[in-house]
Amino acid sequence: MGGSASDNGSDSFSWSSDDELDNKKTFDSSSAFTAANEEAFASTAEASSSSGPSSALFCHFVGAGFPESLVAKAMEENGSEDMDSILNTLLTYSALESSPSDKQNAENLHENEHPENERNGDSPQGIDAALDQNIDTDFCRKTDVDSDFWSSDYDENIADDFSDSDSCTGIEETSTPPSDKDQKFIFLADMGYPAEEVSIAMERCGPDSTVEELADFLCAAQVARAADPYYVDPPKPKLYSNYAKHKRRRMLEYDKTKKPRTLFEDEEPIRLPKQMIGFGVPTEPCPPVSRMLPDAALVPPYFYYENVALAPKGVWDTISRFLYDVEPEFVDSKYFCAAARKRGYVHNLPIENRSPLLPLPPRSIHDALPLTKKWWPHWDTRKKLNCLQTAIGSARLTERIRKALEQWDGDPPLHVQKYVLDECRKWNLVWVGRNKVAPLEPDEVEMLLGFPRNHTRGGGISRTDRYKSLGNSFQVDTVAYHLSVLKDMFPGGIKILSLFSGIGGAEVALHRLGVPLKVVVAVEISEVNRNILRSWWEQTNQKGILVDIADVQQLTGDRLEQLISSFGGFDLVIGGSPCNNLAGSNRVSRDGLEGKESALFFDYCRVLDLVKCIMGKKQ
DNA sequence: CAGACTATGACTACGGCT
DNA sequence: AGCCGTAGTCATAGTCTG
Repeated sequence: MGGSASDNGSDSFSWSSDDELDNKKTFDSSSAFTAANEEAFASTAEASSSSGPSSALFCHFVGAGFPESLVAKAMEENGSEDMDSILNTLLTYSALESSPSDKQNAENLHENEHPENERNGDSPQGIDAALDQNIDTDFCRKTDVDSDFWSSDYDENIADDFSDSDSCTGIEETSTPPSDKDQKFIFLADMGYPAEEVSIAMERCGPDSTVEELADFLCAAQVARAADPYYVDPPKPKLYSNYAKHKRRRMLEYDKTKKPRTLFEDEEPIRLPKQMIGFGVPTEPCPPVSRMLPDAALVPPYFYYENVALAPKGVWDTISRFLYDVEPEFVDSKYFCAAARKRGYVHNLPIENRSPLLPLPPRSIHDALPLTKKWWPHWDTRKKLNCLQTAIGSARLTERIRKALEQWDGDPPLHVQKYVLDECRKWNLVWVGRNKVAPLEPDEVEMLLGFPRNHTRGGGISRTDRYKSLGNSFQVDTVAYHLSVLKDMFPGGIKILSLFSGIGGAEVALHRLGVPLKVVVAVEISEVNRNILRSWWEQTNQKGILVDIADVQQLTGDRLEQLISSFGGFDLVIGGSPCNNLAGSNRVSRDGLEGKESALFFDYCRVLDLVKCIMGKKQ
């Protein structure tokens, strides 16, 4: 990193649009990745990874927070492929380092690598300073540990190590060995996390969760809360493994080499702009804008992240900090279509020479839904719809409105107008008859969001699910405007990793822009949505390869390495993580970024980091 | 049992006012 | 600055129904 920033700005770093893929077009382009293809795939990756020391393994350990020098040493001692032994060695080093009584031993171990730390060794700050030395500007260091890295196969080994530390913390040993769950609990408690939080984490993450996943959850939850200026910071963990220490540091302060960003000093929080036009929209006069991307963002691939703009306080600060301190671009889709959709986008795409999808979609209700014009009362002054959500107004409500209006021959009195208008705004009701309002039909929502008609129709999909899938989707014209800069960059086609792809808003946007979809790896939990995307893919006669993956947790380092190796990397990592726990409409579980679904944001970061790391190593 | 239907506020931001 | 009213928000859980 670093050096690729050019003088004139920011966004002109060079990207290799390699065509490696053309040489290995042995994949069935029209159908899903078959089992046979999967096998071929695996063997290809296996061959590549066995050709030398596992760079991914090195990356994983470094990403987990272990110093490069230690990882190299451990790999040298144990062989570059024996993950168990390497891990044990590293954990031993870490335990020595984090235990004050054994600190001297740890220093001795590190003496050769970090002689400059010798003088700092006697104070707690010395340990911090020593750890600080382990955080340099190498991007790979900042990579999250891969989730399968501590898979259940490794849990036993880790637990073995932990049982040693148990005795140090004074926890009574019993004749029966503690269960796996208890061991995890004890280890995390020993790291300093409050027992209550550990319990919650174990409940949320499930009984099969690994220690790494639990630590991830706890770190994320603490940081998300710490980002809330009104939140009182809980007692800090007394001890950290190297991994947790590093991870926490990253969460608190992503890049020490740049402008210092700590959560506890007076810093201007991200504020939503009054006019949500981001770096410009095609339909409004915009002052010329330029931006300087942080160095960490000037590394391939391009990334594009989206979520609701009106998230709880502090959420966008956290999102921005995790995405290399890139400033979010807040845009309301009301500048692109007839419905509002206030969203934040964090991306490292150029912002010059954008172009909108043509023809420009209708931007008023009357133009978008001309049949409503006949019935629209003059006192309903709405020109735009509010945000299209996942739920619709009830029939009972529209009936109440009809009855309220029928009592009056001419215009209803003001208080009735206000009642009706409030409900119409809240539920996006439109006029479909005399005194008759109704929620939008699914196909109208499709049109407003920029999808082809019937995009979500048929194939065993219920009407309720159509609303839900559409409500959770991109506004295609808005996203396409931002992605339009890719058109000239990838005339031969683009290779994208689409996380939380939903009904394929990103894919539809690129397709409508005329960017050939050479490779799409789409990760989407909902089978209904995967079917919608695949159906669209086949109907539009796509020539590229579509791989669908159900769960982002399946996107491990190994899997990513396979995919990157086979496809020659990704040009774009795009996705909007779940907003369930951020959206204002949620009255039940608006828990912020640590919420059950919205915490998947950290998986977006994890995957993006891994992609950057793996692609960086392969160059 | 899947799908349709319904009731269920809190949290922000902002403008006007004192 | 503080108060108050207005406005908007990629939703969830329980119930009903065929």
